[in-house]
Amino acid sequence: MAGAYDRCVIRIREPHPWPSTEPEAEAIQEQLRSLVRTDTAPAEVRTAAGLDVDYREESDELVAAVTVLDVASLSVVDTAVVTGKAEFPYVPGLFAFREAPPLLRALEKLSAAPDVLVCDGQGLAHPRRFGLACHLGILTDIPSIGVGKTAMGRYEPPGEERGAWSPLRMDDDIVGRALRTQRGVKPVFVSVGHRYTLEAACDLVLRLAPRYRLPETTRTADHLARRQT
DNA sequence: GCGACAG
DNA sequence: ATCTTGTCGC
Repeated sequence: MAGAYDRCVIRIREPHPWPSTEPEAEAIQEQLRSLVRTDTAPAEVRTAAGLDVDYREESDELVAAVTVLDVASLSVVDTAVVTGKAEFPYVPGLFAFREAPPLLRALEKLSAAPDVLVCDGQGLAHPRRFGLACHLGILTDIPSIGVGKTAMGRYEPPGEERGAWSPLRMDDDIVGRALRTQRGVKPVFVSVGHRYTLEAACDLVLRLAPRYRLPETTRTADHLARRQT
């Protein structure tokens, strides 16, 4: 997937070959992690993109879908779908090397860059602090956050009410939050990807999830990928 | 050695 | 991710 870099919506760094082995992939994560910025969030977030990949049959056929939502109305204003084949196995910690290439190809098809990427997975809540959301944020230079359905770190259950949260920890770091988006449902796991703050990320997720556990960005992207043939 | 391990 | 029944709630 060497071409992934020159297909980005916005390219910011020197291209390098896509890895074919796990040690190579880990080295790339270690190298890129220093570029992540978590000190500021966008002043205004008008549009938010949801990204999801759906897998087909037993093969490595996949469908990558991106939906862009108007944050105020939560209506879908743009979509992109791409089909392809997985070029990297699923390895916990190396998720981005499997899903980023088709997602970048889908992002390229959007008519305009969204204000934030809401990724289906982790950002800094990652063994090397460089999950999918960080990776996509760095490659596109678009602010990004990660919203995972399961945790990679340790956490105490947050309060039962919507908006309650507790720190998500890995080793000795606070890497994200377990955030309750609806009363009586399992929390989601929010972490920063790039050019965002944890506080603003949780704020955005709550705005995107007024009714269901998962943000509308994730839900619409998931539905779009799933309804493709 | 054993369990854990985003999607 | 996916395999899967019934069940609860809107």
